[in-house]
Amino acid sequence: MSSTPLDLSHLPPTFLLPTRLAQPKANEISSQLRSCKCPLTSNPADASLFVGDINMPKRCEFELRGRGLSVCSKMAPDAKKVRVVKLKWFTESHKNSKLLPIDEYIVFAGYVQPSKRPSPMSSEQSEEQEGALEKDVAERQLKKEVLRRARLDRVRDREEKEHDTRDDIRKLQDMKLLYAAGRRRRGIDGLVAMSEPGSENGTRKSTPEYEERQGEVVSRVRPRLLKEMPDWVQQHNKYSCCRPTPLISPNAEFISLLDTIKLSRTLTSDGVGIRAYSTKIATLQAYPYPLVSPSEVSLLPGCDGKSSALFQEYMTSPDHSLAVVRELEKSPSFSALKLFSSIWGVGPAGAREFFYDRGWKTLEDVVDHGWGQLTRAQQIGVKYFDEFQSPISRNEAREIAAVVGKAAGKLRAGMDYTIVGGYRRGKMEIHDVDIILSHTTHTMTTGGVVKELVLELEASGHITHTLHLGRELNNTTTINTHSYGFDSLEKALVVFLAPTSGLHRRVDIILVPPVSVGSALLGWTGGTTFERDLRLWCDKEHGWKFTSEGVFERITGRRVAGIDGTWRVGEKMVEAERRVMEGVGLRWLEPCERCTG
DNA sequence: AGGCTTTACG
DNA sequence: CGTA
DNA sequence: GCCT
Repeated sequence: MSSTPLDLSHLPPTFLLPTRLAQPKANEISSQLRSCKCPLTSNPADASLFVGDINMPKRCEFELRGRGLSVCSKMAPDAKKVRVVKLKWFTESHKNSKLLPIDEYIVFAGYVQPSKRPSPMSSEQSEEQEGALEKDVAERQLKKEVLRRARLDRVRDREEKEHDTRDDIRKLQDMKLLYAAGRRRRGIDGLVAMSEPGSENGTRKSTPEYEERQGEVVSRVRPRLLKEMPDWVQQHNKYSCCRPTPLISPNAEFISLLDTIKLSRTLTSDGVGIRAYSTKIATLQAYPYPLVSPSEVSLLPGCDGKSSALFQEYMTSPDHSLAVVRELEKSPSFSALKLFSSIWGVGPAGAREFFYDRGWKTLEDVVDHGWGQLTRAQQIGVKYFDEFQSPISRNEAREIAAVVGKAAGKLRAGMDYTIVGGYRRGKMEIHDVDIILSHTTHTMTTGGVVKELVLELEASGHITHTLHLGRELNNTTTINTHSYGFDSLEKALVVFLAPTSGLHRRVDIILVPPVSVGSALLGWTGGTTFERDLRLWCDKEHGWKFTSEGVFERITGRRVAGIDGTWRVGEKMVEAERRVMEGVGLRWLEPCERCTG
């Protein structure tokens, strides 16, 4: 195996970090290092190079501090430079008997103050640490906390569930009935299902229901008449905020193909393409009948030549697919960009950089070759990649929100919350939990409540990371005369350790003053295209600016008189939302009717 | 031909 | 740039 | 890519 043994005698004093190594393994590596003439030391204070099975700079700091070294990233007068290299550097080098470039395996570089007192664990560890010890403490606290609150939580949970059943589920079932009615008109699904059994030769030149004529497939069922279509089709109203858009669609299969195309536009940062596909997807999602013909598609707002051509291809292709989508799905670049951009903190530009500039193809590549260059948020995104991908059930969302709500209630009596986002739209699985907190008394929402809340939940072990803490609400801001600026709502983006599943979850906590509750609910429930069109509608129809803080006149910047989204005592938050929606001239749409994607 | 939601914060 |  |  060792043809030309490695020579590590040129290394500075080196310390082997035993982290994550079983004792026999540690001994084995230690002896291998020695046989390569590596100047090993048993005293970390003497070392300036550390070898360890560690991939995260933060973790390096923690390990070094745990050995009595006060680490900092900045150069100091008589500080000693230290580096931590991945164990992989040595094991790979040793395996191949060839010294790999150490610089590519450095996971941490910093400076160490000559320590006065080698305390085994400095008590001052401000940043979050990933150490096993701290984790134990956190978990123990967590268990205690969970037990202590179990009873109260059940009460709130039951309330939430009742609410869930009453509003969301009932509504969803109504939608299903609507579609059952629509399906009776027989769309493409029924037709093709009928034509398939028996047509062995595959080349489906003609079926009882379709025939090809001058390059256009024509349905033999009576085409749906315009006057039989929803009013928003007849009026060619393109605003998705003006019509109900349910979660389920009879055209889901076709929509999902368009979704893939939209994703490809997103990954190339093609703003126009994104816009176009978002619009047509929202339209199709709102259309309650199974599409039958391309000409039917082109009647829909936001759908024209391209849309109907795609539908034609979809409809006539033997397996109901699209060539562009097939190409995308077998494309290595598409797969890689899709993977990378699904990391929290990595967008299209970052994904392209990873793939095209750095040549990475897998998450492994990112961890092994680029960890040190990731932003803090991206490191968290990678670290919890699997957990953030795994879907959050409605129960788990309620459970998380209950913990947050309870803690908020302890800080400010009377604080209440609503889960918004995909949860509120009725999705069965979501990828983060958005929580709006508010109080009917304005002053109860000011003074840095979110920061307090986050500290509290960190202390209880529920929040493990804080990705963003928005600035606190200005309690001098006058409610009626000033435009509130913009996204002035106080919010926190955190990583939350969910009690039951034990998984790390992305949670957004938004603190809203009562005057903004209506608009905040409307603004944070989504979906994305609904929000886009809502803003467009307010602007084009009234010259108003819609924000989560309220509705303002573009010219004066003042709150629009007559739209009162204030949450009042004795009222449900949703009533404030209803006033805003109707105030801007839109008919009320339930949250589960805003599933525009 | 020009427009397409919005913008502070890290 | 990426996020809400 | 679709609308005005």
